[in-house]
Parts: sequence; structure tokens; C-alpha cells
Amino acid sequence: MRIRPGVKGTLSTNRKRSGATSIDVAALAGVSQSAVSRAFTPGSSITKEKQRLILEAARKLNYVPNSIASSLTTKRSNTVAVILGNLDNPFYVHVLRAFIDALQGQGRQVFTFSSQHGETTDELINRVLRYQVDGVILTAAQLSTRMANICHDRDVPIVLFNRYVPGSDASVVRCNNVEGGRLMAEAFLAAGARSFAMIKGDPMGTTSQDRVRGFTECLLDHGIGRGDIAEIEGASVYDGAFHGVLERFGPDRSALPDAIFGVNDIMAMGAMDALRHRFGLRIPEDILVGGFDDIPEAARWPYRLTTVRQPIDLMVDATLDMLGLDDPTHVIEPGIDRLIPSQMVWRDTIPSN
Amino acid sequence: MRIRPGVKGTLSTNRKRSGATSIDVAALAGVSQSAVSRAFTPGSSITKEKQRLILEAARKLNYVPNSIASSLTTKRSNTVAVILGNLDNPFYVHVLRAFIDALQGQGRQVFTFSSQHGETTDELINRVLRYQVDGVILTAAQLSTRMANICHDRDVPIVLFNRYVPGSDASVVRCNNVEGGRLMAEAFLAAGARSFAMIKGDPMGTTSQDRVRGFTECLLDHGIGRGDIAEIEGASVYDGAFHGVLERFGPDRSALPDAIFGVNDIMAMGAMDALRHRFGLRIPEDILVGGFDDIPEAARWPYRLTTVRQPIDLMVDATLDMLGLDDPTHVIEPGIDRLIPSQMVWRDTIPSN
DNA sequence: GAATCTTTTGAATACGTATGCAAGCTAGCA
DNA sequence: TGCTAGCTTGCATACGTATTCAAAAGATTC
Repeated sequence: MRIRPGVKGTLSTNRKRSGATSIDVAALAGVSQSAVSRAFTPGSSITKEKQRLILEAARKLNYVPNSIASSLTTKRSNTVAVILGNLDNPFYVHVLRAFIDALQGQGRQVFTFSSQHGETTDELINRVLRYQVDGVILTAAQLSTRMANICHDRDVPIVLFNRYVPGSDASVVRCNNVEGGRLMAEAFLAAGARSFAMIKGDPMGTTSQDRVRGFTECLLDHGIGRGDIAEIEGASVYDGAFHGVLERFGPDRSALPDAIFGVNDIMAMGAMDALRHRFGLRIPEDILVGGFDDIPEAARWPYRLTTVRQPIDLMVDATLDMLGLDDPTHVIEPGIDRLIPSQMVWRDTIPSN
Repeated sequence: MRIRPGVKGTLSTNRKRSGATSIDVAALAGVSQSAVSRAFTPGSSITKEKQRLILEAARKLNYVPNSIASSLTTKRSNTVAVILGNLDNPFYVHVLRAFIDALQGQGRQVFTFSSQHGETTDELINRVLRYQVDGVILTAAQLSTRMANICHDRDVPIVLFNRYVPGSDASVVRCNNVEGGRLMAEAFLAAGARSFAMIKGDPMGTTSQDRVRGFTECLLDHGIGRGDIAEIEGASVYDGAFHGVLERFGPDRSALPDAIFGVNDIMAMGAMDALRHRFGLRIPEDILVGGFDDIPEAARWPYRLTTVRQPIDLMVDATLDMLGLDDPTHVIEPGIDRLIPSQMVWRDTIPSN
């Protein structure tokens, strides 16, 4: 039975829900409630013997400490919010897992928030803050100035992962996306390409914008004309790239460029499949393709994609470091922008002479 | 500044962390704290006008209700734990997202737990229970009887997603994996295959076991000899299947069967890549391949995998329904086992005559 | 306008734990 | 033995909100 309606009172109030409390354990062990609390707090002042006694009593009662109650007094929930957008992009799946594993290793739990469409950022962050998280990692959604301020007022550190708000002083960890775009342009140029297409991601995302910018600037620097750089909207997903390529070049294949840059790997993979299986092209013989991220999937046989690596582990470490959850003296310095270098990964979709 | 050490007291105690409280808002609005609480509780007994006043005061103070404190009295945290294992399998990524979206739609937040290797289930569930979640969804890890009991004692509903504990009376939602394995066997047989290999997943997982069982039984029923059914350990991941196939048939390609059944899609994809790119085989001309799950990735051009669909949405809906979070009169009935039918999805890796 | 019923309001309390404080205790030392 | 310093221990209280109960205020009826 889940519910046991009392003689009086509303249905929803008198569920038990929380088994034994520290008071119950104290009673059984014949000690004070404080002692129980201390028995479960590492480094607390308590005798080994008494602790053993208490833990035994706790075990008998199936006692589990109530973190909610504990958070109320300590003002720390040992909880971190990870705000996610596009899980269709495997890169962010790997990112999520890296955060979960790292945070759990620190004894912290992860609240996973999806930035729903149709919800404003303010509503989102509000939802997050209600739960008194110790920190916020933003891998999606924009951060409004107002929200940055509220978090700052409440001493909740917040780090933007691979995105930034121009003109704000939020903490940021990101890959050097501009440089990465540039690297890819150079790779294409070195392979002899003279006409190009870019498949762009989220139009509002700085990540995509920066890669596009680095790529374009480098090409222009090398004398490529703007007319030789086509732009396709891929919306950061496989299908977007696949259909984007189809629609753009299906009607007129002679418009196909020498090289296509998918602004992330999953879109590069979509483009490759369209080029090969719908246009019958060979890669890299007929057309070059480059990606960005270096997700494990892009290394698999059908793709063997030449791409720019984002070092996830470094970025995750930097993010957690910047969050500074373990260091009580940690100070949130405004405007820190950790730029992690990107790195070319050569595989089979661009000949490396 | 994150920390402002007071005149006395330890460093960790006197952080502010929680901005304005309902008391502050009450003071500013000139009402009682109860009124503020009611202003933020939908359906509460409060005048429109007074509520407007309070919300305005709250806004001025950047007040955000403290769900932690609220949970303490209501005994509901509006929080659900989703316990994850193998995020390398895209199927579970899609599952996770489905749960996040659905739960957020209900105004609930998701705690994402990864079942770490080297951690016992008891430790895991303990961590979960500390946070007073309203429900637990288990997509990985075993559920010990002891833990099932503790959850039951505390009225925390727990649903096993696509797994079960034989002999226990835990609630289960799962795809009909046995039937699915059988469907795949029939498909292979109908295409004329007479020798087979299975790539198995997690040896401890009932999901893999059931699929293997359905597949094997059906083959035996049709007169196939045990010796014509090879077994390969794929560990539920792409690389496991890829290398499993390589190691099994690399030394002796003549041992290759007519058909290979990947117990999930991601392993079927790994097998396909090994067969094609390392053995130079054509699919389905030289060898048939079947999968299980019907993840979107398996429908992409390089694979176009014939597979058995697990209807994620139905399974997620059933799970949430069984959790019964919205219905205060909901009773956890023991031993419910919702078996969702699986369904053949024909694509290009098995000819459908 | 009085009487009744409904709605709104505030005071007080409870939720389960952590911690400051003072008292009790142990060990160490002369 | 007597005294001090350092540990342990229990008491009391605080954390921020929801809810109960009784009182007050409105609404409704005759």
C-alpha cells in the first residue's frame, strides 16, 4: 500500500516516505541525535566504538541519511546542474557522461536539465536555482545578464561550456573554435581544394559561428573568393546536414565544391552519407570532407573522418576546476575564458599528401 | 567574492548561497510568510491582488523558492532518479532523453546516476535514496532484494526498464525480447540462412539473454543444430562487436555463418563494419545481418539495418505510468510486468523476398 | 441589517539534520 | 593526587517552507 489515509488530513500529506530518521537511530543506539549525525559525517568528532554502535543500529533500521534535510543546514546540496541541448549530437553525450562520471567521483549528484524549446532561459535557470545546486554547467541555452547576476548574488558558480555571451563576464571554458576552423581550411587548401561549402550548426550558437568564422577568414586570407564558399544550414544534426546537402546540390551537381566542412562531426557524417549514397561520389577522390569534434563515431570505418579534435577531458577538467566546488576559498573571478587548443586529426577524408 | 569569512565561525558555514527567503519577501510585501508560500503554490487560497503584490516583491528581491526546504515539509522532492549504464549504446541515450523530456514536462527534475563500475548496487541505491527522490527508474544495474525492500518500505516506487530480476516482485517494463529474438530468427530462416552467429551483450543483462534465448529456441525449433549457432561476446558496444567478429572469423573465414544477429543495433553496426571493411563482404549478398532496438542511427545509409523495434515512447510512457507519481491514490502493485510487443523493421540487410 | 456560510489570513509548528556551546570525560604530566 | 589540555557528548537551536488551526474578513441570503 502506498497510501494509508489517516483519520483526518488530506491524502497527500500523510505518506511516510522517509523511513527511519536520525532520531530513531539515536533512540535504538541509546545516543543523542547529534551523535548519529556525527557518525555519518567523515572527520567528525566521535569515538570509533560509538560510531560502530550507531552504524549497526542504522543498519538495523535501514536508515539512510536525508540529504535534503542536511542541505538545509549546510547550505550545500552536493548537486550540480548540467544543462543540455542537443543530445542528437553524440559529442554532447560524451560530454554529459564525462561530467557525470567526474562529479559522481567527487560525491556529487547531477541534475540533468534539458533546455526545452519554448521555455525562456529565465524560466530554465529559475527551475535550476530552486534546487539549490552548488554549481551550473551550461552546455546549451543562452545565459541572460539578469540570470548571471542572480547566480552571482547567490554565490552559485556557473560555467559556460563551449559557448559564451559576448560582452558578458561569465566564466567560459571552450575549445579554440576559430583556430579549429582555420586548421580545417588549411588542410583543405593543402589538399588543393579551391571551392568550398560549410554546413553550419545552430545559428545562435557561438561554437558554430566561430568555426565558420575561422574557416572563412582563413580561406579569404588565401585568396579564395566569397563566391566560392557556399553555406548550408545543418541545424547541428545528422539529418539537417544530409538533407541540406541534398537540397543544395541535388538540383545542380555541377555546383558541388571541392571540399565540404561539416561544422561538427555528426553533420560531416550526414554530408558524407548524402554524397556517397545519393550522389555516388567517392571521398576523398571526388570530394573532400572535414568535421569537428572528433567523436568516436567519426573514427569508425564507414567514415574515417578527418576532423578537428576537441579535447573533452581537458575541457571537462577545466570546467570543474573553474567551478571550484571543493575549494571553500575559491573565488569566482569574472570573465575568465579558458581557451583549450584544438588539434587536427588526420584520417581518410582529406589526403594528407 | 564567494566567501566572506565572518568574525568567527568556520569558513564553510557562513556562505549566503540562498538569496532572499520567503520571510524577506513577506516583510517587503507586508504580509505573513504563509502568504508568500501560498502565492507560489498553485491552487492555494489567496486573493489575486495579494498574490500580485507578493510576486512583485519577490521579483524585486530576486526571490526563488527553495525546493529543498519545501521538500522537507511536503515529503515530495519532485525529483526522479534515472540510473544509467551504457551510454555508448545510443538506445539508452534516446531513452534518457525521452525520460528527461517527459519528466520535465511534469515539472519534475531528473537526477542522472551512472552505475559506476566497482560500486555495489547497494551503495548506488543508497546514494539515490539520500536525495529523497520520488521515484527510481533503473535502466542499468541489478536490484538486490534488500534494496527493493528498502524502497518499498519508504514508498519509493521503482521500475526496472527493460530488465528484471527473476524471482523478485519488482515492477518491470520491458520489450518482449524473447519474441523479438524469435522474429529475427524467422526472418533469417525465411531468407534461407542455415548457419548463424549471435553477438551477445552484457552477460548479466536479461535483455541480451532473452533475445539470445528467443533467437536460439526458434532456430532449434526449425531444426538448426546447436553447432550451427556460434556465440560471440560483444559486451553491448560497437567495438566489442567489431573486434569480436574479427577475432572469431579472422583466422578462418570459412567459418563465417550465413547470418549474424547483433543483439542490439550498435553491435550489429559494429559487425557490419567489420564484415564489410575488414573482410570485404557484401551485405546482404554475402552475409545477412540483423539488429535489435531500431535506433535512428541504424536507419542511416551505411547500415540500413533490418532490425526489431523497441517502441521507446510506449515503454517510457508505461514506465512513468507505472511509477504513478501524479496519482496520490496510486498503489504500487508488486510483480507487474508490462511486456511491450516488439516489431520487425525491414530494411536492406536481410532480403524480404 | 442581521445571520450564515465561504474565503482569506497570520501565528505557530513540524520536517530531519548540522553545529555552536558548555559540560563531561580521558589522558598526560608533574 | 591534582591539574590541564584535548576529545566527546548532548542540548538547544537554526535552516526555509508548508500546513493546520483559529480568527478575521467577505459574500450571500432573507
